[in-house]
Amino acid sequence: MTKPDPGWEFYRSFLAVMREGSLSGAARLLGLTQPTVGRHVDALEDALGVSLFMRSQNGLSPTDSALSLMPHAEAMASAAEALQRAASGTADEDRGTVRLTASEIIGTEVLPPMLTSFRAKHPLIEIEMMISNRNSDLLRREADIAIRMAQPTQSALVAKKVGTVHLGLHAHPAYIEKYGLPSSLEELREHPVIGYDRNASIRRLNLSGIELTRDFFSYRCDSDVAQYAMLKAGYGIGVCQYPLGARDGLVSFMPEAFDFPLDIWIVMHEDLRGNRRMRLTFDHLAETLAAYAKAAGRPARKA
Amino acid sequence: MTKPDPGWEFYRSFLAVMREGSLSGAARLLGLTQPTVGRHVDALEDALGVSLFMRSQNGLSPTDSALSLMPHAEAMASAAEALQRAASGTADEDRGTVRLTASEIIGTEVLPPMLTSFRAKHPLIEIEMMISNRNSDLLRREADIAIRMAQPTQSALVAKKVGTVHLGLHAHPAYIEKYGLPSSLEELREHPVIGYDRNASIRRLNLSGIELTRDFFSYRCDSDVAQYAMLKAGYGIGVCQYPLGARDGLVSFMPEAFDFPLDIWIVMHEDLRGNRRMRLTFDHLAETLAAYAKAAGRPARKA
DNA sequence: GGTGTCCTATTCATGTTTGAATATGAATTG
DNA sequence: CAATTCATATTCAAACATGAATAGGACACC
Repeated sequence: MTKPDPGWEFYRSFLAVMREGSLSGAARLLGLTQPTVGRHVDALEDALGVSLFMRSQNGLSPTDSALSLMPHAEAMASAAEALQRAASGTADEDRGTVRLTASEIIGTEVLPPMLTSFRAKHPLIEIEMMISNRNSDLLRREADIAIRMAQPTQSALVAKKVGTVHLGLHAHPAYIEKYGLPSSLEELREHPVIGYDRNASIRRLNLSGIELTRDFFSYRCDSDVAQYAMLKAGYGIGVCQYPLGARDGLVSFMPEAFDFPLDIWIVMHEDLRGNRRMRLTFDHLAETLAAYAKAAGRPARKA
Repeated sequence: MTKPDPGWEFYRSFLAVMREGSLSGAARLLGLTQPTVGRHVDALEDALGVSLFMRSQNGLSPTDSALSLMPHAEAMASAAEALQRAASGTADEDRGTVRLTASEIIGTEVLPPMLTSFRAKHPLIEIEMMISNRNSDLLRREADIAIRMAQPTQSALVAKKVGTVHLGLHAHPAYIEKYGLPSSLEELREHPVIGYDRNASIRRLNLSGIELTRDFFSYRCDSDVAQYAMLKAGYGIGVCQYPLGARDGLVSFMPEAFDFPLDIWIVMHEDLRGNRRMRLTFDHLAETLAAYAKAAGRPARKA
């Protein structure tokens, strides 16, 4: 009660120790020395009146209390990083850092050319990219702008739907040449299908009429890019976004049997609305992603 | 780029200066001295490479940059406070601080007896109460548990619906004795009606068939408790929760003409789920609020 | 079983940060 | 118009936090 608030530096040291598992590691991370970090932890324990770590020879192991404080310390760190990004250019310049988050496929296959053209227009804006599917990233300020495939439900976020992209069955021409294509969902079972391992996304992709479980797939992996790489390698049949398949010369088929629409949303924290480089990035992505979705946004008739 | 990260202490001083508007004020707030805070601000400006304040004789005025950094600094402060609360008792004790947020009416009229009985059971748990209607409070970690009248849309929150309370037309017996009661919505216009001034809540409360605008009310105030006080003073006719009106001896009428249901939700940040005192508070409020809602939850037939 | 590596804890000289005191300017007030 | 009360900026000695060095324990590897 009467104890003074712990200094915020202590929280930073605490977080570093939690992340590294040792005073020495934390010291390396922070550019301090081990005695200093040790003193910070001691002081924090004293100020909070809680024991945070069990000291041992091979590091510090966190107590339950420490574990429960961890998310708050991480929230502070995210906010500190967001503040630094916000300060990386003044609000009205097209200069500074913007941190994005997007899913694997969007981040690795779709965004790169868009960001390249953006950089040509605004060479002083630097981009940070975080691959993640978690929707809470923006609220934790782990990124400035997110590309998501679902409408964000949070208020305090600026969200814009830029279009709809459809998922469909695809295969590589080399595969088709060798093994042919199924003409029905029944026949699909005869082919090697690329899909998820333990990912919850399975449930979302329900083939009309077919119970979709792990053992339906003969190549199982939770990474979307890895799946897509298998698809491009001609391993078998898989699902991908039409514009992507079209771009990479894949052949789509049976659009009437399987079609899964995904809305593309761009989301930004409302605190950043007044910021010029955020706006620029937001608008550029909105524009180019809309073009991407429109390019071959509806199931093509092929094969 | 090559500059080291600014120390988190600097952010704290920055925030204090933003809040107080002067180095001296910030120093008082932080228990430091004016030269120290001044140096912190200088160091932060240097580390971020951004000018934050225009120095003047009667304080510091923030630049646009400083204004844009403010929300992030506040997020850090909220997280720091949440961390301190979390550390105010260990995770498995029924001791420590819990911070609540609720609407005016719930916070002033409904919760007090519930919190009193809670304290009797758990005398070592301290309560902080924040009156607010903003729904983003939990995400900004400005409170641990919120009582809200709408389902929270955010993931990352643990939410429980505890019941439904109905709003209905009420008046004080003294008023009725003097002026009688309307028997139709038409007649209601002849009476002094207590309602909102500029609050957006007006739109939500739409009387069936009656266009509800400011000038429908003859006493206009955006504070719910102030409205309720007028109601209890016999000024006129107003809307309140049935359990509340019943408790305070108000008379409800025309339940068929006006009925507005409100769901009561208890919401908690998921980071706090493992914490015993949070759970205890959550459960106690869930239980007593459910009883409250049930008490006279449906429009009573009276008058 | 010696050797190298990882860790924490302790000591002490050093360098940084701090606050008390003070100068100074600008409003406000009697 | 002098007195008071705000505010920032500057100076300097004292308090403080820091890092280098060191000791000592646990563990893995050869």
